[in-house]
Amino acid sequence: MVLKRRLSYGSRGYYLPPIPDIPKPTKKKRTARKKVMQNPLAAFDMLATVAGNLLNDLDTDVVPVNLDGAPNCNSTLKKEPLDEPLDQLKTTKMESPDQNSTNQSTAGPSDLSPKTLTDKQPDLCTNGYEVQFAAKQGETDIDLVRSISSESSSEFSLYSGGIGIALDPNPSSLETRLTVNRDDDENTSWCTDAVVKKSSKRMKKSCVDKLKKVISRCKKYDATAKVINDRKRKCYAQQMSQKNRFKRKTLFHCSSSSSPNGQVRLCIKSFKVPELSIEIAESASIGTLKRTVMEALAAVLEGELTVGVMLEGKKVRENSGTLREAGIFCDSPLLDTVGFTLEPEPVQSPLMAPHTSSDSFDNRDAMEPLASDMPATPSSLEPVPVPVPTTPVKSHVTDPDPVLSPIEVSSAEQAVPQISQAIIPLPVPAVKIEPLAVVPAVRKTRQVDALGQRRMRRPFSVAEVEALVAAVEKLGTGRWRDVKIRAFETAKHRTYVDLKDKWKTLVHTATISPQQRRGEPVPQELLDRVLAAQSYWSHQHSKLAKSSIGEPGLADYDSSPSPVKITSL
DNA sequence: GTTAGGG
DNA sequence: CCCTAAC
Repeated sequence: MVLKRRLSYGSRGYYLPPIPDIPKPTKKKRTARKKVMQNPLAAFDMLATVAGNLLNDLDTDVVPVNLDGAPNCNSTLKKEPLDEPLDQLKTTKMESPDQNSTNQSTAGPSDLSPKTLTDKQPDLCTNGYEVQFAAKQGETDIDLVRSISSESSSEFSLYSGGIGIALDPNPSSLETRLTVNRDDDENTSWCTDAVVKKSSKRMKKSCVDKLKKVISRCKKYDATAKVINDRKRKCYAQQMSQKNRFKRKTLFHCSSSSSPNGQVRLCIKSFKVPELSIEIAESASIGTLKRTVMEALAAVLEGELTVGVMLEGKKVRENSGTLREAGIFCDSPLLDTVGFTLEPEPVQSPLMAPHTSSDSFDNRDAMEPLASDMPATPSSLEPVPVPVPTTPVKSHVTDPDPVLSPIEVSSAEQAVPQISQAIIPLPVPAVKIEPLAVVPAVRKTRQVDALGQRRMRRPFSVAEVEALVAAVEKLGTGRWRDVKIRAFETAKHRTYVDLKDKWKTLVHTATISPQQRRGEPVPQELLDRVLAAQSYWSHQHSKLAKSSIGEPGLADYDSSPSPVKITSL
């Protein structure tokens, strides 16, 4: 999978394409649609892109990617004469970051083995969750593990297994590798060499879809989205010019395997993502929690991100200085303290838009959720006020400071080792502290809350079936909205899609033998009517299909008639 | 926003 | 029920 990336440069960092463009298959038929796998590693690649950019940024002139010995480094990379010195970087392994004093984290061994990434260990950070990105045997899912240091069961450490990047050229690694490839047409391009093998296709697709959906949904309310996009466009030109240079450097670099000096190798095993704050019902399932986190993550990734470089727990703001000057060089004692962060642009994103809504996620009667009564709106995404370390998970956060710069926040919370193979225990209550986005997670009782927990199963009663059949007999199939209005107007939990689905199952039920039927038995009489109506309307539809005239929906037959009437048509 | 169908 | 292409 090779994705062309836009290497955008911002004065302060790199902009990530929100999500790789996923070409939608042109719509054609409504039937037999084949769901084309749509880049299941989208998120993954996105991060890989960051990594690529990041590495590129370590030195404005040199791409410190040491692919020596990496089997993934195409031989085609050996060309490209070097036109600039690369002495700023030394080849060296990135040791595990030293845990900063401010962070109770325990320095982990500089283990670069794949195992490190595959092990599900909680990543901690004092400010909330730290999501470690890693490819775990192809799983693209968010797993949850309890914090080992937990004092309360409510504390979790999130671990994202699957969305990951690792710059480990180790051929035996299970990690997804970031490699530099070159093809004749596109020259060099970053690509992720997914080592991921047997992965849950469905899972990956699901995650990607979720991300897309979330992003899509977020944008819907994003009043500033356009602005952001425009910015992206603007910097695109820069990207291109930069990209060329980038490529050249990259090529050169790979070819200069004989000149290990002046290079420093940084293995980015994980990125600390901005704090994610979520609210979720205690009764929510773990699966819901996962989805929620995924949403929060997607929301964050959706915005403009820049990579921040941390050194000794402090943010390195200077972009022009060399790595060496900054203290990042082979054998540097500071090497262990290098860290990276993904930071949102200081631009106010929709997710951070100030909002005063409050009780948008209160629990409601699960039995009568009112889909129309509290639709999910951007208001659900609230910024959280600053430092409220003790804020319980479920507490509501309101009136955040919209002006608060994420960057500032980020710098304030220094000392958090960003690149880390060590798993740091999460010492604070799971949530809170300036999240970039608060994702409502109390879906249990919400009927129409996309991405939320699956709706409660509510089998149709015979009475409902009766009403449905009657309505369909009258209105026909294909007018589910009308059916809904006609027979289920007050049944908030029955959407027209539900009715359509129910009809489908009724038809099926009526077709199979009684022994095969399950659930509350539906009177045969009703099933007969179902078949009759189905047959009738099928004919009607086929008729109309031929002579595309007349108003199908307006025709109907008496609901009481025997199947005989149908046959007469 | 609706429909139609596959999952 | 969910998901989503196609309208």
